[in-house]
Amino acid sequence: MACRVIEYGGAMSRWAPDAALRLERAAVELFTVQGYAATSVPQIAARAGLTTRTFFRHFPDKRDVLFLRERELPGVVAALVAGAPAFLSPLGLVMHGFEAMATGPFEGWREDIRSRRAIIGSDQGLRERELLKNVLLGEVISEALERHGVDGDEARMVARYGVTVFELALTDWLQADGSAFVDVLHSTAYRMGRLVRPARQGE
Amino acid sequence: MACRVIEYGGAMSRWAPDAALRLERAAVELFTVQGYAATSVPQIAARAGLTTRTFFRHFPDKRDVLFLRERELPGVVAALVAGAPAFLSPLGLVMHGFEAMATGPFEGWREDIRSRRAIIGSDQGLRERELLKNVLLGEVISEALERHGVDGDEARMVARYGVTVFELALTDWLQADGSAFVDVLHSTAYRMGRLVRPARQGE
DNA sequence: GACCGTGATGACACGGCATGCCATCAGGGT
DNA sequence: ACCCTGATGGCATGCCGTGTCATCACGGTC
Repeated sequence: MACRVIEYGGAMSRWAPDAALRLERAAVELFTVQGYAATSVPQIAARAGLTTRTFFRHFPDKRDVLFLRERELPGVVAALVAGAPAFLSPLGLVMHGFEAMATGPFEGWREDIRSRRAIIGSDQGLRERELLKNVLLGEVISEALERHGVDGDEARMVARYGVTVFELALTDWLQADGSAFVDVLHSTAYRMGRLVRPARQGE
Repeated sequence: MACRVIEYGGAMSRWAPDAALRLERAAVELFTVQGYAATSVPQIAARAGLTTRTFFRHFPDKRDVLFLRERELPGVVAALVAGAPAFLSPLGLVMHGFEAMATGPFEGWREDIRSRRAIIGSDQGLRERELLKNVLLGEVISEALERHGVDGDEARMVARYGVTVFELALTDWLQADGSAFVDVLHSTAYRMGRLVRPARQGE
C-alpha cells in the first residue's frame, strides 16, 4: 500500500515516518549489490539513517526484513476465504480466496516479488523463513475454513494443498512471460488436481 | 542403524567413535530438560566430552543436531521410488516409496520421533529447519520421478504433494494410538485425495 | 622399532547476531 | 509549564558460527 519513494542521503533524522519501510529498502539494495551474507545489520541501519537497535525493534531478525510486504497477506487471504460463497467445496473456498487476491494488486508487484525471490533463493536461511511464512499462511486459512464449518483435519489438508498450489503457481508466474497470475493459478490448480486424482490403474 | 547406547561420564576422551551420535544424544537430553533456547552449544559439547569447535564440524549449526537421524532419509526414499514398478502413475511411484519405508523400520522409531518433534515444536527456528528438510526431500523425490520419465513440472507437483501427505500422516500417526504408520499413510492419502479431487459442484 | 601421512580434535581469536537496560528526545494532552 | 507516551540512541552482554593453527591418534612403510 504505502509504497512511496524514500530518500536516504538527506537530513533523515529520527522521527521520520516509515522507518520499517526505509530499512527494508536499504536492505534490499544492499543485498542485491553485495549479497545477503555479506551485508551486516549495522550496515543496513546506517543506510536507513537508523541504528542497529532500532532495526531489531522493527524486525525480529535479519531475515524478516525481506518479508515486510507480506505481513498483511495472511489476514487478507483469510478474510477473502471467510467471505467466499458458502456453497463452495473446501478446496473451492481456498481457491476463491487466492483467486480474489490474484485478480487484485498482484500484477503490479511482479518485479518486486521477483527481485526478493532472487535474494531469498541465494540463502538457505531465507528459504527456510519463506517456507515458514507459507505454513503460517496455511494455518490461518485452515482456521478460516473451520469457521466455514469444515472439519479440522480436512481444513488442514485443504489449506496445505492450496498453499502448495499457490507456491508453485507463483514460481511459474515469475518465470513465464506476460501471463496473468490468475491464469497461471488456474492452470497449476488444474494440472495438479489431475495428477493427484487417484489413478485408475495401480495405487 | 548404529543405535547402541553411549555413556558419557566415563573416560570418554577423543577418538571415541560416534562423536556425532554422542553430541546428538547429549543435545536431546539437555533440550528436553531445560529447553532448546536455554541450552548452549558449549554445554552440549561438554556433555558429550567434546569441544564447541568439534560440534560445528559435525553439524552446520545448532539446529541441525536434531536431524541427524534423518540424514539418510532422502537417499532411502529416492532409492525406493527409483525401484518402484514402472507401470505406476507418478503419484503411485511416490506413494510406493513412502509405503515401502513405512513398512520398514519406522514402527520402532515412534518414541524417538515423538520426543524430537516435541522439541522442534517448541522453537520457530527448528520448525523452519524441519520444513526445509521436507522440501529437500521433495526435490530428491522429484529427481527420482524424472528418472522414471515423468515430466519436470509434474514431478515437482507430485513430489510436493507426496511430501505433504507424508508430513500430515506422520503427525496423525504420532497422535493416534497404536495404528501402524502404513495404515495412517494410506488413510491420509485417501482422504486428502478425495478432498482435492475437483468437486462436482463449484470450482 | 622409527618414520611419516592422514584425519579428527583442541585451542584461540574474531566478527556478526540478538537482546536487555536505561537515557534521550519529540509530540500531544492537561 | 507540566507530564505522559512512544520511538529512538547508546551501551553492555551472551551466544552463534568460522578461520586458523597446533596437537594427537592411528595406520602404513621402511
